[in-house]
Order: sequence, then structure tokens, then C-alpha cells
Amino acid sequence: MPASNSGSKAQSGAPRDFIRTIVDADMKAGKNNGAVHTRFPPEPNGYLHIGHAKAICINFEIAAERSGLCNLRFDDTNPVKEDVEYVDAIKDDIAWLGFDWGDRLYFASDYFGRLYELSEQLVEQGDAYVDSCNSDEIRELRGDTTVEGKAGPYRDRAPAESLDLLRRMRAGEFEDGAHVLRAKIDLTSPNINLRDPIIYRIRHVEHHRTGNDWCIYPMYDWAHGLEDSFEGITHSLCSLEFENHRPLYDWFLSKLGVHHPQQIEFARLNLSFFVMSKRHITTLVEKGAVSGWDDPRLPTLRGLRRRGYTPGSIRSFCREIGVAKFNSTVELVKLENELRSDLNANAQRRLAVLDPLELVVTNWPEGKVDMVPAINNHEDESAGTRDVPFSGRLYIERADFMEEPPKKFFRMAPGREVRLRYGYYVTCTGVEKDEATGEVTRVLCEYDPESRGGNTADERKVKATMHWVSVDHAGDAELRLYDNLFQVPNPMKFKKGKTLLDNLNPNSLTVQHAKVEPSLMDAQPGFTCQFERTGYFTVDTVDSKSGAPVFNRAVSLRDSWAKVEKQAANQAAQRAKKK
RNA sequence: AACCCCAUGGUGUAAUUGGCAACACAACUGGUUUUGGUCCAGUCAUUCCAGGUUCGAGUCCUGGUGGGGUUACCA
Repeated sequence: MPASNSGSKAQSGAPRDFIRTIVDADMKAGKNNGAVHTRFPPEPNGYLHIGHAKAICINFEIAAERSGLCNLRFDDTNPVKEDVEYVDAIKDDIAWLGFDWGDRLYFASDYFGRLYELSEQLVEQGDAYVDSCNSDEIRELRGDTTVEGKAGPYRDRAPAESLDLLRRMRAGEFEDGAHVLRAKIDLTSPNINLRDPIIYRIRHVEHHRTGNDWCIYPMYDWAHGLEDSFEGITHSLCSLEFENHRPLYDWFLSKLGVHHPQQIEFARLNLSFFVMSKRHITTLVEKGAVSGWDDPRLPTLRGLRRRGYTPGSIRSFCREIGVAKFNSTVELVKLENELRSDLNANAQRRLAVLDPLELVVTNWPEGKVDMVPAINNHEDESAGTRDVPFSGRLYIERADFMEEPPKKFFRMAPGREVRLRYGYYVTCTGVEKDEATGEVTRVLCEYDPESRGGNTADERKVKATMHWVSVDHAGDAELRLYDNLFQVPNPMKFKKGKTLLDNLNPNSLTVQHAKVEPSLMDAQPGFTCQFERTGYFTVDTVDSKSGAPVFNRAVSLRDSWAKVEKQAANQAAQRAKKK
């Protein structure tokens, strides 16, 4: 199970939404014997992203909350687009999220035989016929939203003749495209899906699971409802774009007189600063804008996982955003908030200096090393402490020292006393500079031997507590600081002649070399911790090596000092403008 | 263009089904703090518009406006 305190705050009762309301009403009315059974039905043609996570959470959680079941079913009806590689990746991602489909792993391809038999029944009933028009002719005859469809020459083909042709299609007597099986519904329907939709098409293609057993493959509309029916699904939850397919879903099931689940549609997830569609993510991968499908800047589950997102944070995010039929865009900060909330409670703290500046403690005894205890997690006492070496030469953050500090700057400055976290109070006594550039190369200070651990007997206050790492004990680590992949909230909005790529953020990845406390040098891939005062980092699962760790920044800490700085900068700019 | 769906703070969702618009995030104030983190307190909408029904409308009706989906031998 994922380490998580997910749901710790959304405590105002169980989630409520229109789907849960329908399901509960059905159960109360005794429909389906009062049971609920859902399914998550991906096509194995790509990797899952956080939008899929929303659907996964909805299906698995609605069932679990009501002691029901949720199946995992691969909708592998189109062999030209699918592959086992994706089957394995999808299973892995769902399990990582923490959901268990038990022994209920199904494939549409396992139903090919039953699906075919029912199609013969439909033909015998006179509800389907074999059409021998080619795809252009079919499209032409079907019309469009302004033009009514017209019957083609084969629509009134006798059932016996259609049945014979269907059997020969199945037997492989025809080339791709020679015939199709179509439902006989209504060519004049304003809903195009009802204008004699295709049920089977001929495709002499090897299927990743059934090999060459079949040369006709069922279309989504034919397969999906029946799969739901076979599995005893009670509520078939899908996204809004299938709304217009529901009449067809219902038509097939009622014509066949089989178990009839209820299809309910909900809005897909949109997240600001991200693109969710497979097509666009593919573009990013192919154009080299990202390193692959598991790039930590991508909203793919593999990317988020590598970035340092926890399963619990994704699940609580999905719970928080709710379910509705309105096409909305959730702010990225909402997701980040869930991650911070999870990690704040569960991640251990470590000391790491991202942009090192040397600090010399001039009154520190030569050669002395003091192992000071550092608290692993203030939010979780059971996480205990660890000892960190403190010595006379330290690294501090360059941004934590200013020779001429502005008003609200609390950190180190000449003459000022600050606390080095878990260490000692130190007072800045001077600086050393590069004579040519004027850049500060070292900061000098004196420590108070009575302040070990960060407290003094006289309880005098300091305004800042800073993190540090001992120079002689520090390890070198590569840090990958991620920012939004796109620089605009809606990357799909671009001017004529421009593309998605023009909205990329050129600074979405910054690589830095940091000084880290010794314990971090053998951190295991996937280990996630907070670098105190900077952010949450996770050891990269691809490029990190023992002794040469690589850390990905999952998310930074909230930084109210940055806001103060920004405000000050804005005010200064405005003042300059006035002059 | 036709058909279908949708519309509640800056964002995402609630509202016991016609009865005081709630929660989370964001933003802003202030307090606490050995992380400028966390935590705590406070501020921030009369529900797209116009009519109607009603003692009473976010909720029901009519008409607008705006947004999304569909028009594949993909799912």
C-alpha cells in the first residue's frame, strides 16, 4: 500500500457526486440485487496518465465504498494499435496506484467467440446485414448532420444471405474492406451513431493475444456493451464523448435481451500547464521535448511516479476534484498541494545545499567534528533522529547571505546572529571576496559553544534558522529542478502558424550540483525526502547510482519569502516607472 | 450547420431534491514556529442573462447567451 495520509482533510463525509447518487439510488431500489460492479476498460495502445487515474479512482472507489467489485478489462478490439507492452505497463501503473482487481482481469479478445455468435443472432433477427459497399460509399450514403443518410443497395439483403457472407468473412474468404457487418437501425437518425453502425470489419492482422485466429474484429460499440454485460457490470462509467453512443449501447443490449448495465458519462480531467491527450504527448516525445514517456515533466503516471508523486497524493487529488459533467480545468497547484500534504506528513527531512557558499566558523576547534542529532520528521515522532556531522567549515545556501540586507531579510548578514539548524548559533563576522569580481567567496562567523542543538540558556531569539552541510563530509549530488513543461496554463491555445511546441517552457529543467549530507549518498532509487527549506526530492529511478545520486525535485516547498521578494521587486519597478 | 450535453467565488466541486449557498485549493490579513515549511484564526460569490410559476428558486418552466462533444471499417 502507498504511504499516505490521503483524505486526512476532506473529512466532511463520503464523497458525493451525481454518479454516486445514481448508484446509491439504484442499490436502494434493489436494482442488480442491490450490488454495484464497475470496470476500468483501457485500450492497450499507450501509457496511462493522470486523466486515466481519475477514471480508475472513480471506478474502483465507487465499487469499494459499497462493497462492490471493479474489473480491469483491456479493450483490445483493434489489433493494429495495440501491444502487450502496454498491457503490462497499464497493469503496473494501476497496481502502483494501489488498486487491486483480484482475479478479475479480462480481455475483449477473450470474448471474440461469444461476440461473434451474438452477431449471427443479430443477423438472424434481421437487425444486422452485411454491406458490400466500400468505406467511401458507406460514408457518402451515411450523410452527415445536415444530410440524411440513404439506404445502400445491400441494406435489404436477406438475413440468410448476410449470414452466409458473415460466415465467409469470418472464414477469411475476403480481402480487407470487401464487406462489413452493420446494424440495421435508422439511416435518418440525427445521431450519426445510429445510422447503421458497423459491427465487424475485416482486418487480416495478427492480434497480440489471439494471433491469427481472427480476421474480423468487432467495433467498439458492438464489443463494449456486451463485455460489460458478460461481466455483470451494473454501472458502466465512461467519459463524456461517449454520450452520443449511449443510445447505441442500449439498442444492442435490448435487441439481444441480455443483462443491461447503465452507461453514465462524466467529464474528463484537464489540468492547467499540461496536455493530456496521447496524440500531443506523443508529439512531445517524438520531437524530443521530453526524454520519453516517463519524463518527470509529463502527466503520465510513469512520469509523475519518477518525478516523486506518491500514489496517495494522486488518489486524494482525484477525490478532491470530484466528478461532474462540466468540462473544467483544474489548477495544477491543487495537485501540488496534495503532494505537499502527503509528503509533509510522511517524508523524512534531510539537509542539502543547492547553491553552496562556504561559511567558516573561525572559533571552531581545529579538526573537531560534532555529530549533532537531527529530527527526521517533526510531523512524525516515530521517524526518529539521525546524526549529522557539524564542523568548522560548512556550506550554506548562497541566497541565505546578503552583505547589505533589505528590510525584511532575516537571514545571515554582517553582525547578525542566526541559527544553523540542529547545530549552533553563529554570528557573522566578515566576508572574503574575489577582488576582481567583488563576488563573496566565503563568509566568516563565530559560534556560541553554549548553543549546541540550537538553543541557548538565555533563550535569546534569532530570526532565521538555516540549513547547512559540512564541507569535509558533504557528498556531491546531481539535482534536476523541474518547472512546468509549458509556460502558459493552456498549452493548446496558440496563435495561427504556431504549435504546441511554441508554448514550451525553455526552463522546464534545470540541472544543479548540490552538496548533500552524507546519509544521502547511498539513498535508494525512489527514496523521497524533504530537503529542509527547499523542497521534496526523490532519487531518480533511471539515472541515479550509488555514490553518484541524482535527485528529481517533485515539488518545491511553499515559499512566502519569494513572494515578499517579488512584491518588493514590483514596487521598485513601479517606483522606477513613476520617475 | 444539425443533434446531444453542460453553466454555482480566481479554480474545482457541494447544497438533505423548492427552504439561511457549504468544502477544498488559490489569494490577502494576522498569530504560532529550531524549515520564511507546518499549524491556527480571519477576509474573499445573492448561483451566465431575461422572463415565468411559487409564501419562497442555485434547484421547476420558457426564451436567450456562452462552452463542450459528435459527424472513423479508432476507442
